[in-house]
Amino acid sequence: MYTIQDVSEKTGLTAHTLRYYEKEGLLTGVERSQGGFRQYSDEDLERLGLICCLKNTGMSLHEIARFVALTNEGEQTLRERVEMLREHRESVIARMAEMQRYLDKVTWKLNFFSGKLKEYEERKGSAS
Amino acid sequence: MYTIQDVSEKTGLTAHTLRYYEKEGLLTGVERSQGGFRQYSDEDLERLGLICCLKNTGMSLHEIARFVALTNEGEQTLRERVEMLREHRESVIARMAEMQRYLDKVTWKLNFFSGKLKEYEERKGSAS
DNA sequence: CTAATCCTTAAAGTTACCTCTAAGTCAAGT
DNA sequence: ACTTGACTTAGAGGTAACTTTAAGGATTAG
Repeated sequence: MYTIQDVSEKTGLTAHTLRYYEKEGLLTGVERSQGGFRQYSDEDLERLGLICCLKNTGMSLHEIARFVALTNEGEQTLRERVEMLREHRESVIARMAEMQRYLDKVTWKLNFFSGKLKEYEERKGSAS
Repeated sequence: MYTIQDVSEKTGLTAHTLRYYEKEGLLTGVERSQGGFRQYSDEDLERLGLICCLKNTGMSLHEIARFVALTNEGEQTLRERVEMLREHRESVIARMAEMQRYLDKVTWKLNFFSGKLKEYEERKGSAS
């Protein structure tokens, strides 16, 4: 069992953010102590791992909340969840391919400017 | 020479956004007709291409504006600009690698849920 | 000539994702 | 016991990158 601070340190999310995620329906059903303190289990951490994973690949919190809600409805939503993940995966792959094309252009520009810089410095060097 | 609408269609940015970018110092020095209408040249389009490229790889408009300002200062800022591009390129590469790791996890989860789905459907199929 | 397009400023609104504050109470670890 | 950390609600504040609105006037292409 972990306190909110433990989880904050493990994940890099602030305690504020963790409560916020809970409020938004991202990480649901976290246990509480008698006093009302959140007690995160390893299973919670794993679920949070998937949440972060989806978030970091660009899924909106809203969509993640939808995925979580489906999960909470049980087995009969498996098909829909698989479909969501599949689509998300495709979109990530597409985005990465696009990114690669942009990166190639940045690289090209960088080389271009590097060439100009070299030329400029030689010009300056020989002039001194 | 292109009107703002032409450029909007070519780039997918709205005319509003183009004016906004100009105001923010991203695309500077666009020619005007006697009447004050913007007249974009091919060179403007090329500069805009680089701007979009940087933006689409995650550089903030603020940083792009800084890059553009340096460009406008001329050759003596070449070193700094090359440095900016180099750093940006590194960060994009790092982000893509991170993304790939997250994507692998999504793929893993997808396979896991696919398996569960298959099992579930067989169970349901045999029960009917 | 006329319809469609463009110009301006200034500011308010939007979406996403937090981030922080306040005020007051309560719990846990040493 | 005491200090540190956790709890609540509710709402304000913040940033990035737009997006829209309004109002009125000027320009341009056919």
